Amino acid sequence: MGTPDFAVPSLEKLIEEKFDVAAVFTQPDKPVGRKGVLTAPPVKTTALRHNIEVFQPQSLKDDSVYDLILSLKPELIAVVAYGKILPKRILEIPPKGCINVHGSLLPKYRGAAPIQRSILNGEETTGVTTMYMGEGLDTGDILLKEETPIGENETAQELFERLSVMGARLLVDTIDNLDTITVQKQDDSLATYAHMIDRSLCPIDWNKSAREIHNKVRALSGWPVAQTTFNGKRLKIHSGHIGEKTSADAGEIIDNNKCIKVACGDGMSYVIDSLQLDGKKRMNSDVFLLGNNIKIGERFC
RNA sequence: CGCGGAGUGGAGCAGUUGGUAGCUCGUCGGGCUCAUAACCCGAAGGUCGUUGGUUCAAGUCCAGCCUCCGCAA
Repeated sequence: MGTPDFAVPSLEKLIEEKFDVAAVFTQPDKPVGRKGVLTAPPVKTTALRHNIEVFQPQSLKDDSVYDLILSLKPELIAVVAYGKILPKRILEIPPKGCINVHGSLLPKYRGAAPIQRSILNGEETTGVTTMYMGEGLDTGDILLKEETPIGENETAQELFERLSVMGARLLVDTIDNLDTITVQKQDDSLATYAHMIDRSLCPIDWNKSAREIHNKVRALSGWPVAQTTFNGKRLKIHSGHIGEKTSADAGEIIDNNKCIKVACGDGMSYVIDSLQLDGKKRMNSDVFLLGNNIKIGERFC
């Protein structure tokens, strides 16, 4: 069971390692984009490509879904970013249990957006965890963990991709060694919760430190993307890096030669590498500067 | 028919009240220099998304279509 890109490597790995995947459960197709085209989630596309039967129940609470899963006689259920809560009676179906892959080092960053939240908070390391699923949200007993450092300029998108591959490996590793792994209870006192990411986090406050701004840009990369305002238009900041010291006021542009440097609140500058003006395509800042006359001293807000 | 922005030489943009298409960068040639992503000189390259209409004349006005992007879902 899984839905987004993050879950795809796990599914592919299971198939590759010759596990007998009886069926795939994923979220129903959803309307996407301006025209609301009904789009299949990545996991569905992947499953169909391997001729695996796909189910997309609206809810897992119905008896029909319960009966369906029961009839599949799963030995084990692997869940990666499915996006739905599994009722207790379904969790109890597979004799070897339900195993979940989570994009953080539990018990830290339980919940919906562990990867973005880790970056947003400036964490230097993160990882993936496999665990048995219990009734609580990401509170089950831990099976395996793998740690990895977060790169100085690594974006959420990049980290997503890395962790999804790590997670796939760890999942297979976990299943292969299920009998010998000693489970470990989570220490609830160390638990933190990674709340959902939404657009309200987008605006950049240039009075913040360059580090905090950098964390925000990285954490929101891909979606919903950090943004600022320039000449009354929305300006998305896709990527950048921390610059050097400056004495200019926060939000002021201090360099426009092949790059855009903005002063931040802590006396450091932030160098914008890739950005996107409202209604335009994403582009690197040197390209952006070819056609947009930005002067030193102008400011973002 | 949810709202809005945009499609102009390889890239990013400008193009005023309709009258032979410009800027920055890149490319090619030449020069300067120990040297250069720096500087100087020169050149190539555009049926202005598409179709039709108005007009003596349309990138510039009107209508339809296609594509891209942001917001909202």
